[in-house]
Amino acid sequence: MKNPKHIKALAARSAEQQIPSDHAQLLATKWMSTTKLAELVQTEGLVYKKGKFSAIEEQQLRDAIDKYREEKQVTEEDLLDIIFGKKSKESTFWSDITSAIPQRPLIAVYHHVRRHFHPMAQQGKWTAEEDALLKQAVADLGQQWEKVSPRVGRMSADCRDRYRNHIVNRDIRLTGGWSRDEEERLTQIVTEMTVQQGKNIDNDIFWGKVSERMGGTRGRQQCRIKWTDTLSKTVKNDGQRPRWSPLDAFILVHKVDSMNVMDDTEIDWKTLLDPDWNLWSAHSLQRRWLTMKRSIKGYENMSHLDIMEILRTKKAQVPDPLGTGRKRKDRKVMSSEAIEEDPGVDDDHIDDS
DNA sequence: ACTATATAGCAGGCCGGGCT
DNA sequence: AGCCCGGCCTGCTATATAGT
Repeated sequence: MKNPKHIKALAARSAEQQIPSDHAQLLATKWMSTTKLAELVQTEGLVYKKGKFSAIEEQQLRDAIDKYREEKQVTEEDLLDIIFGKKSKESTFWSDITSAIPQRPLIAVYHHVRRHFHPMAQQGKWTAEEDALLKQAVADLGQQWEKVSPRVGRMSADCRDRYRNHIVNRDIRLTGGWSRDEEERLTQIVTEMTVQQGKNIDNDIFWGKVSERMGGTRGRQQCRIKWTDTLSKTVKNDGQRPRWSPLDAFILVHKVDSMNVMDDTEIDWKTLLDPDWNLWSAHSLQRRWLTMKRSIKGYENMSHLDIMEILRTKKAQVPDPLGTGRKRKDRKVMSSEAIEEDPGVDDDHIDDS
Protein backbone atom coordinates (compact mmCIF):
# COMPACT_ATOMS: atom_id res chain seq x y z
CA MET A 1 0.00 0.00 0.00
CA LYS A 2 2.70 2.48 0.80
CA ASN A 3 5.30 1.39 -1.69
CA PRO A 4 6.21 3.84 -4.43
CA LYS A 5 5.51 2.98 -8.01
CA HIS A 6 8.94 1.82 -8.90
CA ILE A 7 8.81 -0.90 -6.25
CA LYS A 8 5.52 -2.12 -7.63
CA ALA A 9 7.00 -2.31 -11.06
CA LEU A 10 9.98 -4.27 -9.77
CA ALA A 11 7.74 -6.68 -7.93
CA ALA A 12 5.71 -7.33 -11.04
CA ARG A 13 8.78 -7.79 -13.18
CA SER A 14 10.40 -10.17 -10.75
CA ALA A 15 7.22 -12.23 -10.54
CA GLU A 16 7.22 -12.68 -14.30
CA GLN A 17 10.79 -13.83 -14.33
CA GLN A 18 10.29 -16.54 -11.82
CA ILE A 19 11.49 -19.92 -13.00
CA PRO A 20 9.71 -22.88 -11.46
CA SER A 21 11.98 -25.56 -10.08
CA ASP A 22 11.91 -28.54 -7.75
CA HIS A 23 13.23 -26.49 -4.91
CA ALA A 24 10.75 -23.70 -5.46
CA GLN A 25 7.98 -26.27 -5.42
CA LEU A 26 9.34 -27.74 -2.21
CA LEU A 27 9.65 -24.42 -0.44
CA ALA A 28 6.15 -23.32 -1.37
CA THR A 29 4.28 -26.51 -0.51
CA LYS A 30 5.99 -28.30 2.37
CA TRP A 31 5.75 -27.08 5.95
CA MET A 32 9.40 -27.50 6.81
CA SER A 33 10.83 -26.55 10.17
CA THR A 34 14.06 -24.61 10.31
CA THR A 35 15.93 -27.77 11.26
CA LYS A 36 14.55 -29.59 8.25
CA LEU A 37 15.50 -26.69 6.01
CA ALA A 38 19.04 -26.68 7.36
CA GLU A 39 19.25 -30.39 6.65
CA LEU A 40 18.17 -29.95 3.03
CA VAL A 41 20.73 -27.22 2.60
CA GLN A 42 23.34 -29.79 3.57
CA THR A 43 22.03 -32.84 1.75
CA GLU A 44 20.86 -31.42 -1.55
CA GLY A 45 22.15 -27.92 -1.75
CA LEU A 46 18.84 -26.24 -1.23
CA VAL A 47 19.09 -22.47 -1.36
CA TYR A 48 16.57 -20.37 0.48
CA LYS A 49 16.26 -16.80 1.57
CA LYS A 50 16.49 -15.61 5.16
CA GLY A 51 16.30 -12.28 6.90
CA LYS A 52 14.10 -9.27 6.59
CA PHE A 53 11.61 -9.18 3.77
CA SER A 54 12.58 -6.60 1.17
CA ALA A 55 10.18 -3.97 -0.15
CA ILE A 56 9.92 -5.97 -3.34
CA GLU A 57 8.97 -9.13 -1.50
CA GLU A 58 6.33 -7.34 0.51
CA GLN A 59 4.83 -5.95 -2.64
CA GLN A 60 4.81 -9.40 -4.22
CA LEU A 61 3.06 -10.70 -1.14
CA ARG A 62 0.37 -8.03 -1.30
CA ASP A 63 -0.13 -8.67 -4.99
CA ALA A 64 -0.43 -12.40 -4.41
CA ILE A 65 -2.97 -11.93 -1.63
CA ASP A 66 -5.04 -9.56 -3.76
CA LYS A 67 -4.97 -12.02 -6.59
CA TYR A 68 -6.05 -14.86 -4.33
CA ARG A 69 -8.93 -12.81 -2.94
CA GLU A 70 -10.11 -11.92 -6.38
CA GLU A 71 -9.94 -15.41 -7.78
CA LYS A 72 -11.63 -17.06 -4.83
CA GLN A 73 -14.02 -14.18 -4.12
CA VAL A 74 -12.80 -13.88 -0.56
CA THR A 75 -14.06 -11.06 1.66
CA GLU A 76 -12.00 -9.15 4.17
CA GLU A 77 -13.30 -11.22 7.09
CA ASP A 78 -12.83 -14.48 5.26
CA LEU A 79 -9.25 -13.53 4.64
CA LEU A 80 -8.63 -12.98 8.33
CA ASP A 81 -10.25 -16.34 9.02
CA ILE A 82 -7.90 -17.96 6.58
CA ILE A 83 -4.86 -16.28 8.09
CA PHE A 84 -5.74 -16.80 11.74
CA GLY A 85 -8.38 -19.50 11.71
CA LYS A 86 -8.17 -23.25 11.59
CA LYS A 87 -9.48 -23.77 8.12
CA SER A 88 -6.25 -22.38 6.74
CA LYS A 89 -4.75 -25.83 6.42
CA GLU A 90 -7.33 -26.91 3.88
CA SER A 91 -6.98 -23.99 1.55
CA THR A 92 -4.18 -23.46 -0.90
CA PHE A 93 -3.75 -19.93 0.39
CA TRP A 94 -0.34 -20.31 2.00
CA SER A 95 1.19 -22.23 -0.88
CA ASP A 96 -0.24 -19.82 -3.41
CA ILE A 97 1.17 -16.72 -1.82
CA THR A 98 4.50 -18.35 -1.00
CA SER A 99 4.93 -19.27 -4.65
CA ALA A 100 4.90 -15.56 -5.46
CA ILE A 101 8.06 -14.96 -3.47
CA PRO A 102 11.12 -16.71 -4.79
CA GLN A 103 13.17 -18.70 -2.30
CA ARG A 104 11.14 -18.06 0.83
CA PRO A 105 10.00 -21.11 2.76
CA LEU A 106 6.31 -21.49 3.59
CA ILE A 107 6.87 -21.18 7.31
CA ALA A 108 8.64 -17.83 6.95
CA VAL A 109 5.82 -16.40 4.87
CA TYR A 110 3.32 -17.77 7.35
CA HIS A 111 4.97 -16.01 10.29
CA HIS A 112 5.47 -12.82 8.36
CA VAL A 113 1.86 -12.57 7.21
CA ARG A 114 0.42 -13.52 10.59
CA ARG A 115 2.37 -10.72 12.18
CA HIS A 116 1.58 -8.15 9.51
CA PHE A 117 -2.14 -8.81 9.37
CA HIS A 118 -2.65 -9.14 13.06
CA PRO A 119 -5.48 -6.85 14.24
CA MET A 120 -3.31 -5.59 17.07
CA ALA A 121 -0.18 -5.09 14.99
CA GLN A 122 1.85 -1.92 14.90
CA GLN A 123 0.28 0.36 17.43
CA GLY A 124 3.35 2.44 18.06
CA LYS A 125 4.38 3.84 21.38
CA TRP A 126 3.41 2.20 24.63
CA THR A 127 1.50 4.30 27.15
CA ALA A 128 2.06 4.23 30.90
CA GLU A 129 -1.36 2.58 31.24
CA GLU A 130 -0.40 -0.23 28.88
CA ASP A 131 2.85 -0.75 30.75
CA ALA A 132 0.93 -1.01 34.01
CA LEU A 133 -1.55 -3.47 32.48
CA LEU A 134 1.33 -5.52 31.15
CA LYS A 135 3.17 -5.60 34.43
CA GLN A 136 0.06 -6.67 36.31
CA ALA A 137 -0.88 -9.28 33.72
CA VAL A 138 2.53 -10.89 33.96
CA ALA A 139 2.36 -10.78 37.75
CA ASP A 140 -0.98 -12.62 37.58
CA LEU A 141 -0.38 -15.01 34.73
CA GLY A 142 3.36 -15.39 34.40
CA GLN A 143 5.05 -15.15 31.03
CA GLN A 144 2.25 -16.73 29.06
CA TRP A 145 2.14 -14.18 26.30
CA GLU A 146 -0.92 -15.47 24.51
CA LYS A 147 -2.93 -15.00 27.71
CA VAL A 148 -1.27 -11.70 28.56
CA SER A 149 -1.93 -10.29 25.08
CA PRO A 150 -5.74 -9.77 25.30
CA ARG A 151 -5.45 -8.14 28.71
CA VAL A 152 -3.02 -5.55 27.36
CA GLY A 153 -4.44 -5.20 23.86
CA ARG A 154 -1.14 -5.84 22.13
CA MET A 155 0.24 -8.78 20.18
CA SER A 156 1.81 -11.47 22.32
CA ALA A 157 5.22 -10.96 20.76
CA ASP A 158 5.04 -7.23 21.39
CA CYS A 159 4.10 -7.79 25.03
CA ARG A 160 7.07 -10.07 25.41
CA ASP A 161 9.45 -7.55 23.82
CA ARG A 162 8.14 -4.68 25.88
CA TYR A 163 8.42 -6.73 29.03
CA ARG A 164 11.95 -7.97 28.60
CA ASN A 165 13.29 -4.71 27.18
CA HIS A 166 11.57 -2.17 29.36
CA ILE A 167 9.66 -3.56 32.31
CA VAL A 168 12.25 -5.89 33.74
CA ASN A 169 14.74 -3.99 35.90
CA ARG A 170 12.99 -0.73 35.17
CA ASP A 171 13.62 0.52 38.70
CA ILE A 172 17.38 0.19 38.35
CA ARG A 173 17.66 1.00 34.66
CA LEU A 174 19.92 3.91 33.75
CA THR A 175 19.26 6.09 30.73
CA GLY A 176 21.23 8.87 29.11
CA GLY A 177 24.96 9.15 28.65
CA TRP A 178 27.33 6.44 29.76
CA SER A 179 29.92 7.17 32.42
CA ARG A 180 33.58 6.45 31.79
CA ASP A 181 33.37 3.59 34.24
CA GLU A 182 30.40 1.99 32.51
CA GLU A 183 32.16 2.18 29.17
CA GLU A 184 35.22 0.48 30.57
CA ARG A 185 33.17 -2.22 32.21
CA LEU A 186 31.27 -2.92 29.01
CA THR A 187 34.47 -3.11 26.99
CA GLN A 188 35.94 -5.42 29.59
CA ILE A 189 32.91 -7.70 29.61
CA VAL A 190 32.65 -7.89 25.84
CA THR A 191 36.31 -8.67 25.29
CA GLU A 192 36.27 -11.21 28.08
CA MET A 193 33.27 -12.99 26.60
CA THR A 194 34.68 -13.08 23.09
CA VAL A 195 38.36 -12.74 22.20
CA GLN A 196 39.52 -14.22 25.45
CA GLN A 197 37.48 -17.30 24.64
CA GLY A 198 38.53 -17.41 21.02
CA LYS A 199 35.26 -16.05 19.75
CA ASN A 200 34.49 -13.34 17.26
CA ILE A 201 34.21 -9.93 18.82
CA ASP A 202 31.62 -8.82 16.29
CA ASN A 203 29.32 -11.79 16.13
CA ASP A 204 29.47 -13.96 19.19
CA ILE A 205 28.07 -11.69 21.82
CA PHE A 206 25.04 -12.57 23.89
CA TRP A 207 23.63 -9.23 24.86
CA GLY A 208 21.23 -10.59 27.42
CA LYS A 209 24.19 -11.99 29.32
CA VAL A 210 26.17 -8.80 28.90
CA SER A 211 23.30 -6.77 30.32
CA GLU A 212 23.11 -9.14 33.24
CA ARG A 213 26.79 -8.69 33.93
CA MET A 214 26.33 -4.94 33.85
CA GLY A 215 24.07 -5.50 36.83
CA GLY A 216 20.90 -4.95 34.82
CA THR A 217 21.43 -1.21 34.90
CA ARG A 218 21.72 -1.17 31.13
CA GLY A 219 19.47 -3.26 28.90
CA ARG A 220 20.64 -5.64 26.23
CA GLN A 221 19.90 -3.19 23.45
CA GLN A 222 21.60 -0.31 25.20
CA CYS A 223 24.72 -2.46 25.55
CA ARG A 224 24.61 -3.64 21.99
CA ILE A 225 24.18 -0.18 20.48
CA LYS A 226 26.79 1.33 22.73
CA TRP A 227 29.22 -1.34 21.63
CA THR A 228 28.58 -1.40 17.91
CA ASP A 229 28.10 2.33 17.45
CA THR A 230 30.89 3.61 19.63
CA LEU A 231 33.08 1.34 21.70
CA SER A 232 33.98 -1.29 19.11
CA LYS A 233 35.22 1.35 16.68
CA THR A 234 37.37 2.95 19.33
CA VAL A 235 38.83 -0.36 20.40
CA LYS A 236 39.65 -1.30 16.82
CA ASN A 237 41.23 2.09 16.22
CA ASP A 238 43.71 1.89 19.10
CA GLY A 239 41.63 3.92 21.45
CA GLN A 240 41.00 6.77 19.06
CA ARG A 241 37.58 7.46 17.73
CA PRO A 242 37.63 7.12 13.94
CA ARG A 243 36.00 9.71 11.77
CA TRP A 244 33.86 9.09 8.74
CA SER A 245 35.75 10.52 5.77
CA PRO A 246 34.89 11.33 2.18
CA LEU A 247 36.99 8.34 1.23
CA ASP A 248 34.79 6.13 3.37
CA ALA A 249 31.78 7.55 1.57
CA PHE A 250 33.45 6.81 -1.73
CA ILE A 251 34.11 3.22 -0.75
CA LEU A 252 30.59 2.73 0.52
CA VAL A 253 29.01 3.96 -2.69
CA HIS A 254 31.10 1.59 -4.74
CA LYS A 255 30.44 -1.32 -2.48
CA VAL A 256 26.71 -0.77 -2.61
CA ASP A 257 26.98 -0.42 -6.35
CA SER A 258 28.79 -3.72 -6.60
CA MET A 259 25.92 -5.51 -4.86
CA ASN A 260 23.92 -5.14 -8.07
CA VAL A 261 20.55 -5.09 -6.40
CA MET A 262 17.35 -3.62 -7.72
CA ASP A 263 16.41 -2.00 -4.44
CA ASP A 264 18.41 -1.16 -1.33
CA THR A 265 16.09 -3.09 0.97
CA GLU A 266 17.54 -6.16 -0.76
CA ILE A 267 20.95 -5.50 0.69
CA ASP A 268 22.27 -7.65 3.47
CA TRP A 269 24.54 -5.11 5.09
CA LYS A 270 26.65 -7.69 6.83
CA THR A 271 28.05 -8.78 3.49
CA LEU A 272 29.55 -5.33 2.98
CA LEU A 273 31.87 -5.75 5.91
CA ASP A 274 35.46 -5.96 4.87
CA PRO A 275 38.50 -6.98 6.90
CA ASP A 276 40.50 -4.16 5.35
CA TRP A 277 37.86 -1.63 6.22
CA ASN A 278 36.55 -2.89 9.46
CA LEU A 279 35.93 0.11 11.62
CA TRP A 280 32.32 0.44 10.58
CA SER A 281 29.62 -1.89 11.72
CA ALA A 282 26.94 -3.10 9.36
CA HIS A 283 24.55 -0.94 11.28
CA SER A 284 26.55 2.25 10.86
CA LEU A 285 27.13 1.56 7.18
CA GLN A 286 23.45 1.18 6.62
CA ARG A 287 22.78 4.45 8.41
CA ARG A 288 25.44 6.19 6.38
CA TRP A 289 23.80 4.92 3.27
CA LEU A 290 20.46 6.21 4.42
CA THR A 291 21.76 9.71 5.07
CA MET A 292 23.64 9.77 1.77
CA LYS A 293 20.54 8.72 -0.04
CA ARG A 294 18.40 11.28 1.71
CA SER A 295 20.79 14.02 0.72
CA ILE A 296 19.49 13.63 -2.82
CA LYS A 297 16.54 15.82 -3.59
CA GLY A 298 13.46 13.83 -4.50
CA TYR A 299 14.99 10.49 -3.57
CA GLU A 300 11.59 9.21 -2.37
CA ASN A 301 10.34 8.79 -5.88
CA MET A 302 13.53 7.55 -7.41
CA SER A 303 14.52 3.99 -8.05
CA HIS A 304 17.62 2.55 -6.47
CA LEU A 305 19.30 2.61 -9.87
CA ASP A 306 18.62 6.32 -10.30
CA ILE A 307 20.01 7.02 -6.86
CA MET A 308 23.07 4.91 -7.55
CA GLU A 309 23.67 6.79 -10.76
CA ILE A 310 23.69 10.14 -8.98
CA LEU A 311 25.82 8.98 -6.09
CA ARG A 312 28.34 7.37 -8.41
CA THR A 313 28.99 10.66 -10.15
CA LYS A 314 28.78 12.70 -6.98
CA LYS A 315 31.43 10.56 -5.30
CA ALA A 316 33.37 9.73 -8.43
CA GLN A 317 36.58 11.39 -7.28
CA VAL A 318 38.61 9.83 -4.55
CA PRO A 319 38.59 12.91 -2.41
CA ASP A 320 42.07 13.72 -1.25
CA PRO A 321 42.63 10.53 0.70
CA LEU A 322 45.29 11.90 3.00
CA GLY A 323 43.29 14.95 3.86
CA THR A 324 46.19 17.31 3.31
CA GLY A 325 43.87 20.18 2.68
CA ARG A 326 42.20 19.94 6.03
CA LYS A 327 42.49 22.78 8.44
CA ARG A 328 42.57 21.06 11.80
CA LYS A 329 46.14 20.39 12.69
CA ASP A 330 45.92 17.33 14.90
CA ARG A 331 43.75 15.48 12.50
CA LYS A 332 42.47 12.26 13.92
CA VAL A 333 43.43 9.08 12.13
CA MET A 334 41.24 8.46 9.19
CA SER A 335 39.45 5.22 9.28
CA SER A 336 40.39 4.07 5.85
CA GLU A 337 43.98 5.10 5.54
CA ALA A 338 44.96 1.49 5.77
CA ILE A 339 43.65 1.00 2.28
CA GLU A 340 46.40 1.90 -0.09
CA GLU A 341 45.48 2.09 -3.71
CA ASP A 342 42.34 1.99 -5.74
CA PRO A 343 40.07 1.41 -2.85
CA GLY A 344 36.77 1.91 -4.55
CA VAL A 345 37.11 -0.06 -7.72
CA ASP A 346 36.82 -3.11 -5.63
CA ASP A 347 36.56 -5.92 -8.11
CA ASP A 348 37.17 -8.44 -5.38
CA HIS A 349 33.54 -8.64 -4.46
CA ILE A 350 31.34 -11.57 -5.21
CA ASP A 351 31.68 -12.14 -8.89
CA ASP A 352 28.31 -12.12 -10.49
CA SER A 353 28.45 -14.15 -13.61
C1' DA B 1 30.59 35.16 15.57
C1' DC B 2 26.49 33.34 13.60
C1' DT B 3 23.84 30.07 11.21
C1' DA B 4 22.94 25.91 8.56
C1' DT B 5 23.91 21.21 8.17
C1' DA B 6 25.85 16.80 9.57
C1' DT B 7 26.80 13.49 12.95
C1' DA B 8 26.84 10.97 17.37
C1' DG B 9 24.39 8.93 20.67
C1' DC B 10 20.48 7.07 22.32
C1' DA B 11 15.71 5.00 22.80
C1' DG B 12 12.60 1.77 21.50
C1' DG B 13 9.42 -0.43 18.10
C1' DC B 14 9.67 -4.12 15.26
C1' DC B 15 11.27 -8.54 13.07
C1' DG B 16 12.85 -13.35 11.87
C1' DG B 17 14.74 -17.72 13.37
C1' DG B 18 15.18 -21.70 16.24
C1' DC B 19 13.53 -24.84 19.63
C1' DT B 20 10.03 -27.59 21.95
C1' DA C 1 1.60 -23.05 18.21
C1' DG C 2 3.86 -20.77 21.59
C1' DC C 3 7.98 -19.27 23.62
C1' DC C 4 12.59 -17.38 23.82
C1' DC C 5 16.31 -15.14 21.80
C1' DG C 6 19.42 -12.26 19.10
C1' DG C 7 19.17 -8.66 16.15
C1' DC C 8 17.43 -4.99 12.68
C1' DC C 9 15.88 -0.56 11.70
C1' DT C 10 14.48 4.18 12.34
C1' DG C 11 13.37 8.58 14.60
C1' DC C 12 14.69 12.12 17.77
C1' DT C 13 17.85 15.52 19.77
C1' DA C 14 22.04 17.57 21.48
C1' DT C 15 26.33 18.68 19.83
C1' DA C 16 29.96 19.25 16.50
C1' DT C 17 31.42 20.98 12.23
C1' DA C 18 31.27 23.57 7.94
C1' DG C 19 29.92 27.53 5.53
C1' DT C 20 29.30 32.63 5.49
